[in-house]
Amino acid sequence: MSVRDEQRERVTGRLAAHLLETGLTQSSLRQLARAAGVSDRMLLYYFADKTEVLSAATARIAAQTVGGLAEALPEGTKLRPRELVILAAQITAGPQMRRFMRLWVEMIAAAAKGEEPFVTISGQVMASFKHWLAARLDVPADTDPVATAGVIIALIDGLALVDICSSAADMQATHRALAVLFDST
Amino acid sequence: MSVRDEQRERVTGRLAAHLLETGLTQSSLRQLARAAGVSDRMLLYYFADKTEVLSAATARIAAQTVGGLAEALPEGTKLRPRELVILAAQITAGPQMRRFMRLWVEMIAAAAKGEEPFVTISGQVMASFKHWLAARLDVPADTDPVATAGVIIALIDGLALVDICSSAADMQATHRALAVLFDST
DNA sequence: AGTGTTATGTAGCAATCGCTACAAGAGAAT
DNA sequence: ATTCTCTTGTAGCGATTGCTACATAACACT
Repeated sequence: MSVRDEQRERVTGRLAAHLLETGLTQSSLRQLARAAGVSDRMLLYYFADKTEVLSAATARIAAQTVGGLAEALPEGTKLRPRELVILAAQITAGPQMRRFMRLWVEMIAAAAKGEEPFVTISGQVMASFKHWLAARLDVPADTDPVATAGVIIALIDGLALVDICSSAADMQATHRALAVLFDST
Repeated sequence: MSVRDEQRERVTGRLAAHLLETGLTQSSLRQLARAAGVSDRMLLYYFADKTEVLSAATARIAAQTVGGLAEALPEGTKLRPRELVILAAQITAGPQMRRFMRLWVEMIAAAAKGEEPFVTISGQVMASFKHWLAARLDVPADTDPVATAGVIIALIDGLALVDICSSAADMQATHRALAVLFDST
C-alpha cells in the first residue's frame, strides 16, 4: 500500500472522530485538514475533492455505528415492534449514539439541500438501517417488516430531532411518555 | 407606519414564501434580497442583520403553519394518541405541509450547529407545537399530555426525515405500516 | 429657505470557501 | 548519473459570504 493510501486510512479515521465530535459545523476543507493533522493541500492529494473526503469519513462512521449496534442487537434477535422501540430509544439516548444521531440529522438536512455526498450516503444508510432492523423484527406474516422498520426508525430519528430543541428535563419526560405509550406488558 | 415598516412586512411575506419553496439552500443575504425583490443593501436597512431577517421570515412561517393546522384540528378537538398519529401523518404528508416539514428539519439541523436564529426559534416552535398538540390530546389522567405530544411530534418529524432519504414508493409502504401499527379499531 | 431625518443606490472590504498552479525534495528505476 | 514518479509545501485565484462607508435624493419641520 502506498504512502498515499496509508495516509488516506489514517486521515479517514481521524475525520470520522472529528465529525462525530463537531458535526458538520467545522467541515470546511481547511478545518477538516487541521482536525486530521495534515495540510489542506494534502487532503486534496489523498482525496479527489471535498465530496470524496466527506464520503470516506461518513462511510467509516456508518460502519462503526452498525458494528456498535450489532452488540446490542446481535443477529438472530427477534423483537416485536413495541419492544424494539423501547430498546432502540434507550440505546440511542446514550452519549455516544447521541452524537451520531445529531450528525445523522445534520447529514439528512444536507441531503435535503441536495448536497453531495449526503444525498447518496444518507439514502444508502437509511435503506441499510431499515433492512438491518427489519431482520430483527418479529411481525405478523401479513405485515411488511421493512416498512415497519421504517416507522420505528422514524420514531427514533424523530426523538433525536426533538432532543435537539428540548431541555434535558423535557427529554426525560418524553422518554417516560414513550415507555407508557409503547408499554408491552 | 413608516415606509420602512411597510417594506418590512412585504419583504417578510415574500421571504417566508421563498424559504418554504427553497428551504435554506438559497439563504444568503443576496439570494434572500433577490427573492424579496429588493437589494441586499435595503434588506439590511429593513432589518438589523441576517439573523433578524431569518427570524422574521421563520416566525411568519410558523404562524401561518399553526393557522393552517387549526383548520384540521380546531380547538376543542380531543383525540387519543393513536388517532392523532394517523391524522397528523396524513396532514403532514400533503404537498404544502411537506414543504414546511422539510424546512423544519433544516432549521433543527441549523439549530444543532448552534446557528442563530434557529436555536432560539426552533426551541420556541417545538415547545409551542407540543403544547398546542397536548391540548388536543385525550390521555389518561396519570400520563403527561405534553410529553405524550412530544412523542407524537417525534414520530411525525421523524417521518419527514425518513421521507427525505427514501423513495416515494418506500414512503407509501411506511405510511401503510404506520396505519397498521397504530390501528385503533 | 434652511436643516435634519428617512430612504435608496454604488462600491467595496475583510474573511472564508473549494480548489489549483508551480516548484521542489525524495526515492526508485534504468 | 539521469530520469521519472511519488510526495509535500507555498502561494494564490476567483467566487461568495455578511456587512459597511459614503453619497445622494426626497421629504418633513421650523
